[in-house]
Amino acid sequence: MISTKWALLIIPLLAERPVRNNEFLRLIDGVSQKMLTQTLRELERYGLVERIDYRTVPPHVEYRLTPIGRSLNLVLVPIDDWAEKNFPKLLTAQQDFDRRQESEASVRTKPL
Amino acid sequence: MISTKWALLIIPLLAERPVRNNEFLRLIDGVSQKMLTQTLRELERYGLVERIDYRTVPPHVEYRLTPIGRSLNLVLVPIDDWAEKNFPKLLTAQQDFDRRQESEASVRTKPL
DNA sequence: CAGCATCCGGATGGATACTG
DNA sequence: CAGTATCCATCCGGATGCTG
Repeated sequence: MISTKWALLIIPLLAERPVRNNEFLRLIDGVSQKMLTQTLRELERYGLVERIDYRTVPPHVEYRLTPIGRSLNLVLVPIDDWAEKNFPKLLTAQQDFDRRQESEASVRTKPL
Repeated sequence: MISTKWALLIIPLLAERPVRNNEFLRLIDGVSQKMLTQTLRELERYGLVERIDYRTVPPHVEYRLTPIGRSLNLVLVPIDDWAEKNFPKLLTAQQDFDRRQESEASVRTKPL
């Protein structure tokens, strides 16, 4: 359920405050309208997010975390912290790994 | 990084003990050899998982968590707990949601 | 046993145009 | 503003066959 590209970005945002459709599009880099709606519907479906339509013109819709959604966010916070803390390590590990792969590739490519 | 279909299933398994390729295939329902290798390589790439090749015949390869991987698992445990605890709620929420969708659909379909 | 290479259908997701 | 609908290229991932 959270093993999806955008859910882990949406939920922490909603933990701060209610967010509107266009705000998401601005705040989450790279998400398309389609994927945003799809993910929000999914989260709504599981009762994690509540969609509030003020039925005004022009439309005003906001999304909030439900109590269950909030309880999920609580266990997600440590992951954010972990990610922030370990990001540099992950990056260098990745670069090292890729460098190793490259050198092996060149061995296979130029066996002379 | 963990927003991928199999990573969240692989890591907790490795937290228990080292696991071999075929064990994964047996223990993780639905994973294919291709996806398993792909995910393991990815985790290895970030330095979360270590691949140990005993260089025997027949081959014996095992995967372990690195210290960083272990620290990640630590923050993942609460998610597992959360999931187990809230699964019933999520399920009924989902069913309710789907039922609501259905009734709305029938309104749109037969407007007489 | 571990895992790579290839093929291939179906799902995914972006772009665009449109609606209330 | 908040979406839906459609089109369509891309990618994902399963199945199969093969290798050391």
